[in-house]
Amino acid sequence: MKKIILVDGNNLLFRSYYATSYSGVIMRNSKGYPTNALYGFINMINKVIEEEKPNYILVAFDKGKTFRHDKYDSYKAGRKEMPDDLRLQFPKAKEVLEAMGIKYFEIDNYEADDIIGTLAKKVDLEDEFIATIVSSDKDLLQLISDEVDVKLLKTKGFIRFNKDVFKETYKIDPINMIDLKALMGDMSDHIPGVKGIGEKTAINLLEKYKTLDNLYLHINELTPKTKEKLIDDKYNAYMSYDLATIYRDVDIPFSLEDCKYQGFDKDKYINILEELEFKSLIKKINTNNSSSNTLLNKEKSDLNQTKEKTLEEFNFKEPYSFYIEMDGYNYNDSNILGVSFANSSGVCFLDKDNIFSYKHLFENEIEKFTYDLKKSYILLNKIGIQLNKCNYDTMIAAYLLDYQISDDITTLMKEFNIDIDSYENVYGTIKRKKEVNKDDIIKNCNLKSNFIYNTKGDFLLKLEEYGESKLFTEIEMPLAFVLIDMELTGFRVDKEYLLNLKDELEIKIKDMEEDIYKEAGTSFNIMSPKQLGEILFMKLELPYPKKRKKDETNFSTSKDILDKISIYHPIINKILEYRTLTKLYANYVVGLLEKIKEDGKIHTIFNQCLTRTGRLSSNEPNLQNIPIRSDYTRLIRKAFIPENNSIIMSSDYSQIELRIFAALSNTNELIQAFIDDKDIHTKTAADIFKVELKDVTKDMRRTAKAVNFGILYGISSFGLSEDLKIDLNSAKKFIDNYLETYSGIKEYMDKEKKDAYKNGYVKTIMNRRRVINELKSSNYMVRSGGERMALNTPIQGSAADILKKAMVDLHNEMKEKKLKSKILVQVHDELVLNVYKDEIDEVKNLVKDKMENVIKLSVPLKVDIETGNDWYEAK
DNA sequence: GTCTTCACG
DNA sequence: ACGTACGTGAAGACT
Repeated sequence: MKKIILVDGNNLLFRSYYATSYSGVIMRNSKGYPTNALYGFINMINKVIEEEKPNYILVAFDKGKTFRHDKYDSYKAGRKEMPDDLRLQFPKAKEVLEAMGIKYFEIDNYEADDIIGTLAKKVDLEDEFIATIVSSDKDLLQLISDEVDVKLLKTKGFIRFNKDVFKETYKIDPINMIDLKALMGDMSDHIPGVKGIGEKTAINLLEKYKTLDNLYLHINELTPKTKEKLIDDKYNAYMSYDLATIYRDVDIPFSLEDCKYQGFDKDKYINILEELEFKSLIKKINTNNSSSNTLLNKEKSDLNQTKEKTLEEFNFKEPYSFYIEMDGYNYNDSNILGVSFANSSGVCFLDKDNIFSYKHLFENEIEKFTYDLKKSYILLNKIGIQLNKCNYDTMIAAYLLDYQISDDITTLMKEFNIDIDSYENVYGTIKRKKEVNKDDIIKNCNLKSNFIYNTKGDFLLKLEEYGESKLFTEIEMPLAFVLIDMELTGFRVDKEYLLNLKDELEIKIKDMEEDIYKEAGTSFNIMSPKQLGEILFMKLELPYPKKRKKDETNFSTSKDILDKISIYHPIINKILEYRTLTKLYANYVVGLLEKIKEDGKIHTIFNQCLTRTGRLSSNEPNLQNIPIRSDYTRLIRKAFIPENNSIIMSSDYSQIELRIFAALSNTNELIQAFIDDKDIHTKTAADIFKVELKDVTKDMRRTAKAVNFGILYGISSFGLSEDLKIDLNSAKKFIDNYLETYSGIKEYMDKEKKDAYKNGYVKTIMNRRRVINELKSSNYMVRSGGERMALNTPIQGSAADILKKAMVDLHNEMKEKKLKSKILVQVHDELVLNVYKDEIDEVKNLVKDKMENVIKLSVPLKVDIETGNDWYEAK
């Protein structure tokens, strides 16, 4: 059996054109020739060849005005002229196909569909061939037969429709797709259909009456309303039928056999790709689908082999890298397995049993580099070794360069094609540890230290090239030491308080449970969304306040759903309260108790190299999400207490992201409001509602606040309407009003987006870079997400830069002044400190000064400082 | 291992 | 027609 692939070329080009021309930005080569449609087109053709491995393939195109134009004026009127930028890409697409060895065909007055229909008919009529049609147009589904199936392209992937799949989906035969379209229409194809009849009704009717003709024959059997619609729109129905019908007898001057796939003419193909400047596609051919990072100064072989030396042979007089292998995943409860050193003299390995006697190798004055400095420092600190003169961390460098990284250095090494097993593959998982022989540990570890040593120069060069050197050496590297200090210090916790709270909660939860069972009339697992959904919406028959999506098997029981139905049944509020209590119990009482170390403190781990925006994150436990928003749950903060003779001090930036936004967008009204120290949400409310400041109501302020936040996130009217629980139109009005009031903002946002598309990345005020590959996606949702990232990252990231620098400055100053007080926690715009009572005033002034004056912007930075006898009070 | 929910900025 | 705000981490249920 021979298989032929029939591709709808017009459809492919249209799709990729409209998928990638969002925001009016179109990808072009340096000569200005538009290339966006071609990029998707070529990718798609390659994918089809890869997936289908065809022996025969043909790409069909439209040519000229089709016979459909002549027949119906309204069709003509509906079809818009193709944009120039798209039309220009067609000739090149044909050139590409030639280079790919793929036959294509077009003929005057016919659409690609008709050519495909004709060839599909040929396939049906003879016995040698089967066919697969490739398109995203459902219209082609009418061609499905025993020998012909359709690969229907979707935004993500595709669905293969054969006879059975079609029948299951539409309940009708493929040929009646035409009748279906006649009734329901297809706006994207300017087919009107019958007004008031959609897919559901159309399918119901056709299930019974099969065809349009037959339906009209039995029109008197229908409900009066449907009958009326069908009669009113009879002309349109038949015109639609005609328009939707693919013509299957085009005069085609070649046979199926002539469509043999010839294969690539590589030189010709590469020439065209070069002209179009599709570098990634060229690379794909050259590297046979595996892309990898390249180093400027080092040969790949340097990274894949090591010169093993004894400790005596190794030259410890010149700078060296070291890598510490540990026996677990969290350095707070892991131990060192061994250390490897590397420099130009070779590599050597130091066993865990001998580390302490070689402590000078860490404490000497020679320059040292490593991967994950903080981890290394703390692991060594635990066994009484003080790491000294280590000022380069590969993990941080790679993080700033936006490489794919993780706690495990092998993630990064693999990007450089180094043949190494991941930590998990060598040592096993937390649950299932593997026995490892010592030689493997040594070999593995040596590769790692060797990698650190050999990539340092290139990474530093890259940082320089990207303008991130200062960020690296003056902020992130010093910050690592600040974080070390914070983690080692730890936050003192009142264990008794938590234990009491635990008992109290256990009783409350139990009571609440019984209450809920009584209301439900049965006992069940309240924590299970599945069971809860069934109880609420099936058993108790409460209204479900949301449309259910087709593929949703469960009801959502999220907070906002439950909030909406709380009026219908007393059980809802009890469930909400139950959730609050169990969350508090599991996450913040039991969870925290488990993390208290022998010193009575909690030592979180700050991840410095995780977020895409430059923020820190905190884990085991997460001290950045301790409750504060509700009166009851925030009581958990009373468990966080100062050292003896100390108080807790909390210092947070007021509206830092909005201030940064005002500065970056250069919006005078906002800047002035901050200079005048006005309440920014009230000011915004006055501006968008066009009232005096004094006349701003609470509700207006709330709305303005939501809009302000929306702006920071890359606003959408949907998001705002959800947040404010208002309809889409009002949300849209608020946004329009906002953008009209602050006139520069729209331009600022457009420019940010445009630059992001152009560069492929965005930057913060301290030159932190974030590559946004989502902008290249052909999926609308993914791409819009990318645009929001492009808008939000400079703001969130700049705020992160600012607080990070303030932390470094503050830490240095406190050290210099030999203060005993310590920074304990950072929560994105806030620092929490343990301050000794005799240092309160000094630290307060210092913190305020360092935080407010860390950088000069066109808006002032403002911090609010609170103190108290625990974290609860310090707010 | 993935999903859902909910805690924070 | 899509199906939505930005950035995180932890727990429990479910597969």
